[in-house]
Amino acid sequence: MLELAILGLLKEQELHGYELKKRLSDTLGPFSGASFGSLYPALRRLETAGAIVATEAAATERPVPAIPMTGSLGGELAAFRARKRTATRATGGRTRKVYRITETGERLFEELLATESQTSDDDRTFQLKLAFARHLPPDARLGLLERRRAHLVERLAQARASVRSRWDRLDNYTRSLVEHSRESTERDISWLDRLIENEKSSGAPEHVQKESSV
Amino acid sequence: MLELAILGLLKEQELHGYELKKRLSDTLGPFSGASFGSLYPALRRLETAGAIVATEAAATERPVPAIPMTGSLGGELAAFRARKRTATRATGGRTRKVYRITETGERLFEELLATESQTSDDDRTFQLKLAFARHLPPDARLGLLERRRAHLVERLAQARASVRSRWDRLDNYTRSLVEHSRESTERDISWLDRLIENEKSSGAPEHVQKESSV
DNA sequence: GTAGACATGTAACCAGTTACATGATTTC
DNA sequence: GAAATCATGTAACTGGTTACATGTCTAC
Repeated sequence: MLELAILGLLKEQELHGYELKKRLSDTLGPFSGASFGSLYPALRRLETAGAIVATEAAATERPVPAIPMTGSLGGELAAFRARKRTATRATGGRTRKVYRITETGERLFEELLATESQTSDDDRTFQLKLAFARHLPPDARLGLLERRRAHLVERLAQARASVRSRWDRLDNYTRSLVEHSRESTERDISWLDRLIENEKSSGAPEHVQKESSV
Repeated sequence: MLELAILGLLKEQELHGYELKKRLSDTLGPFSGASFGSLYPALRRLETAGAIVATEAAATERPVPAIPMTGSLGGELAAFRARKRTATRATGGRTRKVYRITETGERLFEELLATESQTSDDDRTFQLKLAFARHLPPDARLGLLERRRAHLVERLAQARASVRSRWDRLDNYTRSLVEHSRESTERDISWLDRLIENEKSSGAPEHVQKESSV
């Protein structure tokens, strides 16, 4: 799962571990918690698997992650200084290892993305996969959405069944919880319905959501 | 976490492992996935910790979950054989170990319930705790709700911040996902608000939800 | 006599966590 | 020279998972 996220990010841009961690933390929802302790081993696994290659950071080939020109004095000064010392190495710290995805990695990525993981923490997995859904061929994408929908419908049915039998024995907190969960799941389903419909109606998946209120 | 769930169920009624597993699977949401492979070791841990005690299933103290009596037990031979597995009728299977919560267990339960676990999978933990919230003193209960609310507000703020900076670089799938997540979180917050308000306004927490529409 | 529910348990594994160790570089 | 930030990495642990092993009892 972490592997998938890593490959997805590296697919867009080569990065070193530290930066990768930051991206994971504040871009992808399910990985706010990802830590170095899991990231570096994961990178190593991917490297030995031949999915990615590392190059010892040479400043010249540094992609420069689109620094927003704030126009602030400090920022520009820092940039100037950074350039100044950019002889062999770039900003800060120890030598970095910049990772790049390989052909093997691309294939692994697609495989992971298409795989039907029926692990219990499917929620996070789905979120992650949807975030990379643009890399999937349309039919696989549709499959992903529909499997997810089926999963939620199933969950709803089970919850309803198990609750029906003991509703009267539940305290108010549990009742409220159950009811709220049910509503959430129902909303998730109709959200998926919109996505699915949109997916079906257009070969070009522009403008995924029509609703954009609030 | 599993421990908490087990103690919570045993607090209400003594049960053996197999039954416990079933209850976990179809009563508590977050534990649909709980398996024997995790349950039995957990029971063992709790037992060695003195939080629960096991008694080899004796029929007399069995709560009997509505099983049709086959009535065929009678006679000395049958009684003799029965003695081996259980005093009278152990419906089905191998000898069971019925677990009962101890005083120590009760204390552990309360401690686990009150503990602020800041682990990353807080969602499930919260659900579980809320399901047992009736066992908490009112102030601790309020604390639980308010900590949860703060957590969600924080999450929302972070998401907003991280998205604002790169909204235009997100594809439609990710956008829809982000937007849907945001809405969900907002709904969760206002649900919590209702719970909190209710909690504050009444020492007796009857009728937790006013809304009960479909 | 065998299929299926009941019942308990172990072993190997997995994906992550925290805490720690190390070290370069910048900034005050 | 202390503190902060950047950067990589290891070790011990956690809380589960699946698959397997074993066994009893009921019903067909």
